[in-house]
Amino acid sequence: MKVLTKNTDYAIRALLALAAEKGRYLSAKSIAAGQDIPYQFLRTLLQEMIRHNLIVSKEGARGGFMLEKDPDTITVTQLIEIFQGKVQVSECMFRKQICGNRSRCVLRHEIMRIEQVVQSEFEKVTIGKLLRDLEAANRK
Amino acid sequence: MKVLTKNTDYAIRALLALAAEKGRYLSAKSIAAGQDIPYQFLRTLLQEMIRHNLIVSKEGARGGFMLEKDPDTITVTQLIEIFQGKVQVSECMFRKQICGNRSRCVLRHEIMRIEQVVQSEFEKVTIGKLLRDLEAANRK
DNA sequence: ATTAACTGATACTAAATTAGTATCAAATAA
DNA sequence: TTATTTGATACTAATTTAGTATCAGTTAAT
Repeated sequence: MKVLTKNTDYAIRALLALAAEKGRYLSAKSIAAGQDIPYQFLRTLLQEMIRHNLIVSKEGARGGFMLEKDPDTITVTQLIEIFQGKVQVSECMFRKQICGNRSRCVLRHEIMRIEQVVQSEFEKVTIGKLLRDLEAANRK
Repeated sequence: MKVLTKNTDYAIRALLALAAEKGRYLSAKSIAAGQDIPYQFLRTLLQEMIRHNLIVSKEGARGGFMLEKDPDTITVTQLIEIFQGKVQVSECMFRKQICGNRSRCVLRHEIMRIEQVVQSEFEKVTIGKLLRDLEAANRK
């Protein structure tokens, strides 16, 4: 069971790189090289993040990408939602045969509880937090 | 993001059906019909569960499957591991470029923490618990 | 002005995983 | 002896994930 797919993983790493270079434009090329992410793949991820207003870009020579939002407001939950869709335990758990009556389906209840836990755990992890942890580790 | 795939989902439902008919052999056919699971698919899942000693079978006419273990000892975590592999947040998060040094990788730390939380939440959910919840709901 | 270094947009392919089907042999109850 | 059932295994289809390619347009530097 894989919780983070490559695109979410790459997106997090790209955002960390951008957060570390706050205020400067970083090219896709340099991010790809620095983080060891396939260049063209990264480009599609960056565009997706622009669409979600996480980053901005500047075209042309010396262009690149820059973090738009406060790193502390970007959560892993958000990134998972963007690249892997909303967290959902199982659609089919809720169906007739087991639930009998959808409205009183106990599995649904159990499952939504876990879903909440998972989501709130990932919400605690922001790009800002990761960056600080990373810097702290590097200082050692 | 899908946490439970169909096979895990189906397996849980099949186990609930078996747990509800404790001590009797239930045929794959009847489970499939009752739980609305594709018959041949279910058969492969049942065989997998036999291999993991969750259930036993009896061949021939009037044969079928029966729960082997105490329903309270079968956790959703176990089923996820069987049908979706061990919970792992991301393999690649741990790599050189971000971690610098694998042993002090902060992301790894953060991620393993979440992994633990996810796993322990799913461990709380046993077939026994689900069955009791289900029966309680049905009595209403 | 021209060129090199960039992003925007989008379409495409490949690989892996998930979901589901099919077949035939062997066992057992009636 | 036959219908019903599992054991074993191989196969196909659909979907998702991962990655590539292309070309147009923008900008900085020369």
